[in-house]
Amino acid sequence: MSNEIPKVYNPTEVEQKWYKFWEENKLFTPEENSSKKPFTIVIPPPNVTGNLHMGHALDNSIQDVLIRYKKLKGFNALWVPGTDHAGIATQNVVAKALKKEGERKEDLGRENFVERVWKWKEEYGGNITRQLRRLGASLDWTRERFTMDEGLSKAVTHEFVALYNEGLIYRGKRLINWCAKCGTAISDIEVEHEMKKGNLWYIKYPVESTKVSVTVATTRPETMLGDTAVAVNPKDKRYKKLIGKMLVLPLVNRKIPIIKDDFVDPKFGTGAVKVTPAHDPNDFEMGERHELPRINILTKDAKITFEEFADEDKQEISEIEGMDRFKARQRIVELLEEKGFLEKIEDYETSIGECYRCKTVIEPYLSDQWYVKVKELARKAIKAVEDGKIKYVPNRWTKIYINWMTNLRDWCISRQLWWGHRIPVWYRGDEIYVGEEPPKGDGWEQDPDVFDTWFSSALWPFSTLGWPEKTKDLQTFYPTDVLVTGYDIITFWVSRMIMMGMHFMKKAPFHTVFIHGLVRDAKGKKMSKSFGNVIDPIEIIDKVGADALRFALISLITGQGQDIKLTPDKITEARNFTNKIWNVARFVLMAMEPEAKSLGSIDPDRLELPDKWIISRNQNLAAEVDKLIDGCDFGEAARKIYDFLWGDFCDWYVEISKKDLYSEDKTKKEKTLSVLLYVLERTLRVMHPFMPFISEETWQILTNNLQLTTNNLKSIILSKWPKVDNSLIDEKTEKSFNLVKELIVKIRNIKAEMGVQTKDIELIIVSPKRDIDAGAQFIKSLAKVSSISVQKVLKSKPEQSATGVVHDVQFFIPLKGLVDIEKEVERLKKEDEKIDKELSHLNKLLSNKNFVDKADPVAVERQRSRQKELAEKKTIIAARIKDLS
RNA sequence: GGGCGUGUAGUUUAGUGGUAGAACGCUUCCUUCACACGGAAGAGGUCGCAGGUUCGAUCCCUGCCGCGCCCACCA
Repeated sequence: MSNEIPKVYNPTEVEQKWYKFWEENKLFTPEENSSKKPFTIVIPPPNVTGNLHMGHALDNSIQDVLIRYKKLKGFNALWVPGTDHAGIATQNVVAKALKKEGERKEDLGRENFVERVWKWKEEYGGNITRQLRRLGASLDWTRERFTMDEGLSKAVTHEFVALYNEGLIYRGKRLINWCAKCGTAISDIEVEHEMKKGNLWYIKYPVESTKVSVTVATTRPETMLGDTAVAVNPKDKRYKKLIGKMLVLPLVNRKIPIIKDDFVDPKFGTGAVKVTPAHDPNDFEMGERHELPRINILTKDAKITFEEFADEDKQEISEIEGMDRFKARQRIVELLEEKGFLEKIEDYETSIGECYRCKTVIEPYLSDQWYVKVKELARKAIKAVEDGKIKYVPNRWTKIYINWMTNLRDWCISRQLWWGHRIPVWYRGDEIYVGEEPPKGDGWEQDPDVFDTWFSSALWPFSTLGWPEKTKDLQTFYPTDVLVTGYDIITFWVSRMIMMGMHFMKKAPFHTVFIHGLVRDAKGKKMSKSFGNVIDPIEIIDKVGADALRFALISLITGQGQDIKLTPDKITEARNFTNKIWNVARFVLMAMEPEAKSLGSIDPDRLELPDKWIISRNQNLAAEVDKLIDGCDFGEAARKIYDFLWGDFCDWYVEISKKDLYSEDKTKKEKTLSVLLYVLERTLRVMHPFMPFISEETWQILTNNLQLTTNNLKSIILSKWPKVDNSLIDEKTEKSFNLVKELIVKIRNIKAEMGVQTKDIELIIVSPKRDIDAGAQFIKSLAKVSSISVQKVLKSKPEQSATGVVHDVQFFIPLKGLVDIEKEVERLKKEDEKIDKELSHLNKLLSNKNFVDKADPVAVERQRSRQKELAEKKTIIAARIKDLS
């Protein structure tokens, strides 16, 4: 049978087979009425129209590790899947697609358009969930949710109405961030600021009925059309006399006052600021303080409008009306220059706000919007973290979170979109109705706006479990346990979940927030379509399998949550690792054939040094990985598994085992085989959360061969995390075997340096203090020597030989005619030099009274024994050099 | 302007108060019956710079320099 198993692991078939098996047998669905402790994670819902990118791959791999691990540890684990309707993003995607077909959403009308989005969702919404399956994510698909589901929509409506009734929601006409391309308001945090090169234009505003003028500096000259004042600092002597005087706004000829306000920095520009209350947040506030009129100059698609202008103000500039904002800027500057109002232009770098979705420059824009009062909500959300009810991992995010939450401003939750949860507010004349059900009676019209997507995602940890109904799931699985996400959406999402969770559920939605880094390209750049540096996870899965991708990503996670630079090298390394796993399983399987199909458990009495060593190492592995996952140190856990499987198990134990496996001694063969099997099987279970497919496949093959098959459903998912038997962890054994390892390496080293290839070597080992008989036979096979004689005291000094010293053990490799004595002396002298260097350092250290008295006694002892060892080593080498020369 | 992170072999990086580990690449050898997506051996590091704490610092503290990120209403 083993001959049929290919040498190179082929993940594609294996992965499809097992995912289907798991899902069909509902292995991802928690037990009902279970007495087991629940463990819950809700997936950060990807956009329903989205595709799996590397960020998702990392994020969900981590969550899958946790869920599979907890399941093995005996928890009733639930991982809730779902997708987000993603208001702006989805609406834009569909509108774009329509455009390609020559249709415009405005022509379709709201109802038809929304219907088209639903259709789109039906068609492509399965994309991302299919891709999550390819990743191996053990999501309970029987509980899949969508933020626009009936239940979740009800939850959002309930949320709004409840907050409204508590007085935590209000409507106000304020300056919001307007994206002209998306045609909607967006919240403060949806604006991305970037420093861009621009200009500072200096414009002269003539003082009424005089020949003097006041010069103002601006980065957005077109906004002068909406100026209703010029402000100066009250203490600014230059302008003291002018305060209260009127200016004539160039081109427009509107009369505007010079006002005083502390906001103005006399040192910046000319110390005089044009005030445009309808188009700048600071000016808006100044406008409020001085009761200035607010004149809007832009339409919703960012074209100049004179709608709010007095007739006489339009005359000189009629050509500007209807012009795009940037064109208008250009033209206005030209006009100002022509008419002598432009004093100068300077280069100036300034931060420009852009829409995080479409990168369009944001306009501060005056409009009616719904807001959530966040102060009280934020206070509770901060307290939850300060009280330790929620812990950020790594901890540094705690400070950042608190700092951000402390300075939070009210949250604008209405969006001028068609795709989303419609705001449950109706108007009839001056009447307003807010309720979960539409009002009775005629003439009511619903608010046309929808909610910010994050207003619904804020409820995700409990709305997915049935809230506001008191469902069994909600009782069982809320609060959830760990939230796993990248730091880019702490503000958008995590903080809002905490606010709403604390407010509505009175309980933190999760006790731990694990924040990981972002996946970047080889140069550390963000992966994005426009850079062309995107690595598609599905393509990688097609090529090397989900296990390799998952392992590559997870093993790159660091304790501090650094961003991850993903390179093809790393993926290849992980691919090679899966192949290694595959082959070592093949090796064990082949060794089991044909007769050894009924292996019992290991017999402690028959174990030899390497057996005890690998078993001890394996116990340590299970214990360490256990601890590391619990501490959210997933990267270190993965690396530990790699080192054990490859470094300890394959490189050493498997190599050593070959001697027994190919020997005639049946007892020995069975003993070694049972150890191989014991260690491998346990390792597969430790590995399973990280690499679910290959662990299941190999585990199934191995256990099938043991003929343990019962009629019951069998899967590694249903097995248990390996029990750690502390009596099998043996430091002494590990030390003894390490000596053997070091001796083998040293012998190989000398052989390689001497250019010796023959195996016909009669090795002499001199070990005055330690008994290394237990290891001698392994040295023989792995270092490739024909015989070994172990002596307590050297009987006769071999002349033609190379010498090695490991700790206090000396060995001779007699090689008549092969060893060049001069060369050997030189080699030994070099080693001696090295020892001298270290010894002098140690001598200095140990003769230092301060060190001996103050340092940790354990550390002192360690240095002492090292010193002793080196001294002995030096004696041996010196004696040998003397002998030879 | 404030805050955070980071600077370790040619490259990508772990990590620790007691003279540094890995992977890739490189050199030499091995097509030995698990694996050439492999095995063996090796070269390669004053752990950004300058101070301080300490018996001792790559690790702790301070400053500086470089890189990255987040937050902030300066026209």
